Amino acid sequence: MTRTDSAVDGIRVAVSTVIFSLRRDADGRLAVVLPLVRRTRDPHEGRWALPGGWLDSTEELETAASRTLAETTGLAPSYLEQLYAFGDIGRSPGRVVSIVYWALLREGAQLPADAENVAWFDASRPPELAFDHRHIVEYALWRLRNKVGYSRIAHGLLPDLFTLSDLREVYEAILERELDPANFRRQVENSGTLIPTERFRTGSHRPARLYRYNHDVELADRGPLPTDTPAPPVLPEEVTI
Amino acid sequence: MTRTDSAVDGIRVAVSTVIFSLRRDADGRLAVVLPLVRRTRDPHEGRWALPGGWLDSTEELETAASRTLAETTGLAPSYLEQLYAFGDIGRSPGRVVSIVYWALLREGAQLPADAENVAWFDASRPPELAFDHRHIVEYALWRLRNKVGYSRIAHGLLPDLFTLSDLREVYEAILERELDPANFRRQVENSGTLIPTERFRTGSHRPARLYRYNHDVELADRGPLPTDTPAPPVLPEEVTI
DNA sequence: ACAAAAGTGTTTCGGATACACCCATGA
DNA sequence: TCATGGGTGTATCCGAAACACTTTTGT
Repeated sequence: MTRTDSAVDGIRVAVSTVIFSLRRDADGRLAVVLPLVRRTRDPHEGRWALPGGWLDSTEELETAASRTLAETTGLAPSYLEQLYAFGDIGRSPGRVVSIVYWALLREGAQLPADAENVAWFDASRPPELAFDHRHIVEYALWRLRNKVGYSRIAHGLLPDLFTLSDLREVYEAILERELDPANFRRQVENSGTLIPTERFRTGSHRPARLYRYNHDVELADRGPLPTDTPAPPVLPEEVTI
Repeated sequence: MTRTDSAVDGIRVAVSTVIFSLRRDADGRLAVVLPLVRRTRDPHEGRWALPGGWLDSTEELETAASRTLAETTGLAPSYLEQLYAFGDIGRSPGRVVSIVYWALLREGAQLPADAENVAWFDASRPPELAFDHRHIVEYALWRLRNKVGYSRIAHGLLPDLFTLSDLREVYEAILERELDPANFRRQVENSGTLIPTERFRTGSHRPARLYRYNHDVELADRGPLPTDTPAPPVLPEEVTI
């Protein structure tokens, strides 16, 4: 409480993001995947790591997370939420506090053609990672699995129009277990989060009705969102989806 | 991604803690209270604020939270968990990222006799606070209320031995609504988190059995806990209660 | 016609709730 | 003995789960 400036101690603030999306594997099964970047310098040169960078003092935390995400994937997330602040001594040379975010990308997001040193990995079985990033990925995945149970977050992984089977597949991929189609249908229909359209997806067996996400319903609590002014309490802003 | 050190930008890292405890008011009702400190310097001189201070580069985040807590209340928390990292531009002069923790103190905790500029306040109706601390307190209270619904966190507010009525009162104080004593009893008895003792609390009407918390059961998930070594994944440590 | 996914109906089960009722003590 | 909180029993409700069944398409 006696110091007035921690900068003299050389504490550095970084921002990283765990980005989840979905990919269909050779067997046709959906799986949760995340993009990782290969480090091109020490420490941990050559290892895969979460996309991230240093926080700019003129940049909001969430903006920094979006920026690093855009720099590596070229895409905008459909959902972005702060995960945790990791600041253990020894997690990195020097003292680095990483404000980590987690994000969702809609299914089928592509890396830019010129993306180098970036690749998708199975979120459940990542390769050996730099720093404490494996720990971070595990926690982010836990949060995703947890949150899918009490929020509509799964919609953040789907395109605008989707069938109930699409949505169920997302849940199954995240939870890694099968769900009863009949009961799943009733649950989401009763939740009021879906708007049925008059369009159908054809091509195999009986056509399935296409649904659209009801934006009147919050996708999920994203935590305490930024205040515009320091003093007064502020209600949550709208989710950018 | 081009800079290598944010310290040159003067980003400062602070740690603050929202500490909850219980106090019985004049009507004999339990209420959630939190200690605040009066600021003795600018900015916001004279206003009440959360206890906190600058992070030392040789100090773990959680240690810093415990330290500031001890410095103001002289007591050790029964529960401590990271809440959120607040880093909005404009929340404070200069750029300050505050890693905020929240903590529980056992009922009846006393401030040291020499504590100055520290006082307890009703958590639901705090006074005008410095910085964005009102926003932070509201979020911490939301988290407490939320977590009490799916964890055994309420025990962190009680002493070693307590009656079921004591525990129910804690829930009622946090949730601000009355609970059915009969159903409450069954729920906690079936949860396996309580160990009945052969001691009873006497003094009014029928004596009530005293219970003890079963430490084999996790009090609550505290998030991704510190890793001892940077590389390998580490399972959650034991909660210090 | 048949396979397979889309979609509906129905039964069962378990936990949460409401509330009636008995028990043990202090005053 | 009576008021009061401690503690038990039980009926009811509601949503989740299990699963039989009908519908609609492609092949």
